[in-house]
Amino acid sequence: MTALSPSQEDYLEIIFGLARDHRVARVRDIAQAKGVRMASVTDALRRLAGHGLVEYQAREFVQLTSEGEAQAQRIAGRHAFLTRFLSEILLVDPVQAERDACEMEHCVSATTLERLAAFYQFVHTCPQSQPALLESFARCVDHTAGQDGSHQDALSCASCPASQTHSEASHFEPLASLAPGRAGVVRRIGSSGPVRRRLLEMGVLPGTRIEVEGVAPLGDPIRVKIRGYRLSLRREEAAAILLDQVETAN
Amino acid sequence: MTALSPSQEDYLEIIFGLARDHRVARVRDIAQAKGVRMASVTDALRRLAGHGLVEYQAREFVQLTSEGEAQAQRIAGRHAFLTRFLSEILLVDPVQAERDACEMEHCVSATTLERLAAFYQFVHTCPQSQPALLESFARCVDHTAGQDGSHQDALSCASCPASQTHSEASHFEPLASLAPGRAGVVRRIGSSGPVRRRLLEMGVLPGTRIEVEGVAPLGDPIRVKIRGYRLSLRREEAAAILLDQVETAN
DNA sequence: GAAGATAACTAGGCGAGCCTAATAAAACGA
DNA sequence: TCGTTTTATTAGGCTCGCCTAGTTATCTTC
Repeated sequence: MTALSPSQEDYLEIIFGLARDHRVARVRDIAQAKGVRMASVTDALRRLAGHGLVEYQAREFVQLTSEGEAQAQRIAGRHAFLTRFLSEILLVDPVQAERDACEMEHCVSATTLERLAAFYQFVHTCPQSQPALLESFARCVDHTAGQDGSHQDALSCASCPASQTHSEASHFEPLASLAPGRAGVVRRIGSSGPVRRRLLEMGVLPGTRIEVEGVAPLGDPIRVKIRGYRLSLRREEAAAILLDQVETAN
Repeated sequence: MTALSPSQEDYLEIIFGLARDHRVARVRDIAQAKGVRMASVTDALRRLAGHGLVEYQAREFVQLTSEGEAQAQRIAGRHAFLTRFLSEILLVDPVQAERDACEMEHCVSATTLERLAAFYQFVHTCPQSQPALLESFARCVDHTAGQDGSHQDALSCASCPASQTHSEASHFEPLASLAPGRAGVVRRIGSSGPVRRRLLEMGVLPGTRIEVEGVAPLGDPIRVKIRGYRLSLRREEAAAILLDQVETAN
């Protein structure tokens, strides 16, 4: 029994949903839901039938076998749960959450899914952490969700009560203030909009070790090394990268 | 510029890593890292060259173009971050975290990644929630990580201080005690081992609405409906499913 | 019940991504 | 230097998953 491909899992899920809502799953509807031509659906059904997941004969009703139904249910469950997790916990907007869940459902392992479920449940179950946690995270992110397409600062955490009361931020040192040869671990990106976006895209993510290699005379292009890769940062960018565990590089 | 396929992204990432560690990337090593034959690597390099991501001529050194390097760095960053997230926050074991990150890096959208980064950072930044949060979650899960292969109860949260001090658990009603026609939302699965596992596999995940359709005379097979799908649960299983928002089904 | 519309299938093609087997080029060892 | 081993490429084949174009079956409607 080979593992199902993402595409096949999608077909199963779609057939499952259609069978539930419309009693039967028509080739045309499957094609529409999957965004492919009907000919492709015919192909796919034949393959699925080969795996014993659907009952299929040309021009007959498509029906999931019990094995197929179990698989479909499993996938639909993952899908629904991931959507919830993304939108309720991470506050990703519903449309995007839906899209992402649709991809992630095919690749998250059972154990990771289990941990996510545990975490979701933990957040909803522990009265102590729950309100504090979700609310303050929501405040962080809310204030992020710019109406325009550009992503605002999800990381400045300006309205996070905790990071204001305790001014622990003083532990963090901006990359820009490091002398060549020193290194640290990225903890926050204290910036917003395009700068932040560019940094994330370059792989400058929290938890990554970064090392200053050299600083140009006027302090503007700063050469850093991250994950063995050399990067040139502008001063503005380097100032936004807040490090802790600052050390002297070997 | 077409989006890269997962496989191509993997190649880029591997080449990037090899070039960093060994100065050059040999076909043999790429093949070994990807777990494919050398002939497949040759194919892939040609395709990547076609996309302008590597400099490739037969029997010459493989080198990433600057575009290729940027992409590789982006992917490696995702990979490293997801690994951290899974292992540090969700406490997935490192080997599994590594494997999952390797899949997820290809499918998580930029915005979801950003939220994950924000969350990671939030947890590490807010002194108020941080110790309480991570520690109590860790306690929940720790106690889960049975040495044997079987997954123990990550959800019972037995040692979560909060759920003990406030006995809020009384809000939750076990599915087993619901009369036919009633419904609720799964909040916890208060069980462990195979039962829990089986429930998760059937798609009974936190946040899902579940409805009791019928109960057999002796109360043993309980027929429920979940996401439009009918399921037969044993009493033991139904007792483990804790619901809130109990309502009368329409 | 014949005409036209809709739905579904067949045939054939294409690229990605893998494979095996055979061959060519490089590197190495005596 | 010459043979052997290692490394890489070519040639050719396979499946998956998609496509278009053409055909057939089914449904509708008068």
